[in-house]
Amino acid sequence: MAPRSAGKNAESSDKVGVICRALRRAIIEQALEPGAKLPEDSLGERFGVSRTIARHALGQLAAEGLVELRRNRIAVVATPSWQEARDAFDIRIELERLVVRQLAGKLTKAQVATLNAHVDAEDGARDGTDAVSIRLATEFHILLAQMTNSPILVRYVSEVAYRCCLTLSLYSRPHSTECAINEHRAIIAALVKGDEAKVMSLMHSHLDSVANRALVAPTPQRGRDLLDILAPYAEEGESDRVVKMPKVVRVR
Amino acid sequence: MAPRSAGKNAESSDKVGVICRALRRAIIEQALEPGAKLPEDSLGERFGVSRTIARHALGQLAAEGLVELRRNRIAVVATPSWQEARDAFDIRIELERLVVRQLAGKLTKAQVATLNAHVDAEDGARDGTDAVSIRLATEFHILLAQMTNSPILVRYVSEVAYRCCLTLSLYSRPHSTECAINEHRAIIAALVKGDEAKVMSLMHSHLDSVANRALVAPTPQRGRDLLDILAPYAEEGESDRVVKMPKVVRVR
DNA sequence: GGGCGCCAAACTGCATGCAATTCAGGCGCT
DNA sequence: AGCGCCTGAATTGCATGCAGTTTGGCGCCC
Repeated sequence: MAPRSAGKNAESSDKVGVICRALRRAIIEQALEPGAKLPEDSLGERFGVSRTIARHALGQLAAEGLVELRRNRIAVVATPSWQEARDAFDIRIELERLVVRQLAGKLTKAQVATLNAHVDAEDGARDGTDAVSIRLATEFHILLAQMTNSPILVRYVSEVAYRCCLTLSLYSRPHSTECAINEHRAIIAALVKGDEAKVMSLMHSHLDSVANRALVAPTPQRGRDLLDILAPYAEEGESDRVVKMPKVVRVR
Repeated sequence: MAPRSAGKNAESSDKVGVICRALRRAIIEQALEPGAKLPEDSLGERFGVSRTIARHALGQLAAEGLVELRRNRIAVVATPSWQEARDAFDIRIELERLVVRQLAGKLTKAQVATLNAHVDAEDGARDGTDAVSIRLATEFHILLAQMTNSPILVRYVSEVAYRCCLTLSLYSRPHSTECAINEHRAIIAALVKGDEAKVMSLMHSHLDSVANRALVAPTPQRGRDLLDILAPYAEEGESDRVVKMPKVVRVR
């Protein structure tokens, strides 16, 4: 078996886990945009399994809030409302404050090295695609959570961080991840120094600024219902301006 | 339909949702103790569905951490370690502080009435079984979370509260829910008064005391591995003292 | 008598098949 | 042309069947 991180949680089974991880990654890298359709058949075919398994994977992802499941309808990548996004960030802030509080001054040398290596990787990926930067930034936070050795905390932080990613792809502008990297470095430094209060406030403001960079206005760019998307076009009734429904990305 | 919180999340489908709710309730009322076996067949038969559905339900519950799924083995009700229990309570405190912070001074009259009614119900159930008291106490917290209108927060608070219930059935002594009721009343009062700081500290100490009442010692009564259970018997090698393995509760 | 190994029963892992529902596009009507 | 109905294709909901794994109990051997 490959040295998968496996974990001992639900999606460990095997095939289901593989599909979950793949989809999760595709979603947070925005290869699958919110609203993208995820038919069981295509998924199953793509991963070489039956619908049963694909279905199960979709169920798991739905439980994490990454996928929306409507009865008798094709599953789609979740499209959080602006309010839900805000809520997610609020929760995330509390959870991650808990993480760094537990971690302050308790990191081993190896852990610090791992963290630094990760931030270096983030740095290196700066001229790659946005998608990768976002994923790496998110994974930094998950990495931190893992160091608490609290499976529950890891799970919640991961989930909520993924959700925030989803949000980012909906409501944020072209993006600027640069400052985030410096903030990550600052957090590591404060953790090493063991200044609990400092690191908590750093994490708080870090996440707060990420949220604010993302959730600038309650009027999304591509967000929510297509009513919003079409609003700007509502005045100019040019018929050839009508966009052909982009036939959202199929998974196969 | 009962005024269930239903929500728009995963287990809405129907049958799967029914099974999830039933099992969840059975678990938190300790009708199913940690470690109890949950064979797909029996579940399916009991609820009049096929294994496919039962399986799916188990998957959902596993994602919530109430059920443990091991490959090729019968699913069992989760048995959180003492450390996991501690972690769960830590997370719960943060989340619920968030809840009451959002709620302070913002409750409608109707909501206050609902809360009071619930606490009255708790009061009325004091001479019922412990199981019911525990469930009601937990539901009070979930009720609060629901009033935030944040589905994500509701989900997380519910999950972690259920987990804590599970813990209680493992590590706590015969129990005393009495004081909890008064603390609930105090929280409502502070919420109405709108004293944010006060209500947050009340909630904090409330949960803290619940946790401490439950997680007294790192040496559980019936908890964890049976190694711990058998430790006291290790010295007296009386053969007729050997307890017949209690053949954990089957679901049918 | 106690421990070890084997075998049948129990159970899970997964695919497939069928019924029910939704979806898309074409046809007729206005 | 525009609008709505209607029908077939696509898709989900669910049960069942088969293969592989685990379980636990019986008999055998020590």
